[in-house]
Amino acid sequence: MDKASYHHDNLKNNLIEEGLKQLNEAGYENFSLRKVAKACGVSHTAPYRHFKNKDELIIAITVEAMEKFNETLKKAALKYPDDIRSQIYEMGFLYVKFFVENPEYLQLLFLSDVTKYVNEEDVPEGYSEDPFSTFLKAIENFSLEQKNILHNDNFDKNAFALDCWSKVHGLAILISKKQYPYDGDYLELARKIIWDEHK
Amino acid sequence: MDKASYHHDNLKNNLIEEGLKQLNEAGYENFSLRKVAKACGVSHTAPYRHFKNKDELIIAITVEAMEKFNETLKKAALKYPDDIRSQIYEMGFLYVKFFVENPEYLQLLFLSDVTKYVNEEDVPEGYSEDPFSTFLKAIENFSLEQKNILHNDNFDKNAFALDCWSKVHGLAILISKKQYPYDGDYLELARKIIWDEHK
DNA sequence: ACCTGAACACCGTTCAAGT
DNA sequence: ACCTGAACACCGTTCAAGT
Repeated sequence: MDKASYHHDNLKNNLIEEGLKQLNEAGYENFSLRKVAKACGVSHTAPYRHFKNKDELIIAITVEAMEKFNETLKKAALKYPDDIRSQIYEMGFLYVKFFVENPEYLQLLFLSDVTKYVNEEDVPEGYSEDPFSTFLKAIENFSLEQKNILHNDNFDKNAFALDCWSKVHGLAILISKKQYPYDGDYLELARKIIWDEHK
Repeated sequence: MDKASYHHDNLKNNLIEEGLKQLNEAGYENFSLRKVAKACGVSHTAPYRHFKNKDELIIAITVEAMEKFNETLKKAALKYPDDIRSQIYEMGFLYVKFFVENPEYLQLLFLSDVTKYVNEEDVPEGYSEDPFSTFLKAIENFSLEQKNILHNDNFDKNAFALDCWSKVHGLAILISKKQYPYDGDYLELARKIIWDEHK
């Protein structure tokens, strides 16, 4: 008997990869464990050898997506190594660009069950670094610099961080889901807004 | 035979009301047409007399939610009748407050199928005025005023509108879903950010 | 007109049984 | 150890039949 056909040693990774593919194609609402199993050439109960249930598979896929997103964000520092202000602006732009180019990740990263764990202790295994911490850390560095420049006692770090984050988060969602009616180049508009060239 | 028990003349509205209730309690992902029908004391096929399918019921519920949201936004003008700047800020704050207080509406208003129709021609029946137009119109009025004040040729109406909208949209989602780690009063923080008192 | 019940094709999940 | 197939309790949807 062919070992590969029966034993299927890498099934766990196969399920994650195939699952991500199906999420891209069919969307979150049509995602089915049975379909993923079938696409992997395996019975519909086989996934239960590797995941406790459907949610655990989705979480594993989300962890993958988180890593991709994180890698994207980290490119911002490489582009402007000596300019912390440009770093944070570029990171904001990459944040938006990522979800415009991968709209299916929106649901996955913001609405799946993994997001529930982000600020909790029982983070699932394999969940090391998350992109939101990367982004918040960058904002923190920037806000410290801003505070020195501004010499302003009203400056509120939390408000500043949430302000930055809300803006790119909102941009990412509104543009990615095409909820703002606009004929021009969305990404160009987003860049303008992030770099504050419009007022 | 009791007419009410069999004939159930107001079933359509009953289904919408009960559906909204179940969305609040069980959440979007656990929403089931059969459960709604059962709660209305009717067979699981009865809803098909009034709605083409499950999506159509969700759309009807969404239209209800849209109207509530719209009414909320309109209160901003009443609070500051003579100050267009405060009107738009207050509207932004109410936008955030609405979703912080009704988190289950997030999914409904931004992710259900109705949002697909918002910018299309085949808007479902009963879908009259939408809150996003209300918000955009207010921003438009404000941006015209800003343009006069600023005398700035760089001023970009689209960028300004999307900037405002993204910020409150992002705030609403990050806060409502508790994705920004913060110990204090979220709504107070949101108010500060919207009224630009933090930098 | 309005509602029902059986039926169908799908789900997620469990479990005894096979290799 | 790893996978399967039958079984169960749920779905959404269709349709002939009942009042």
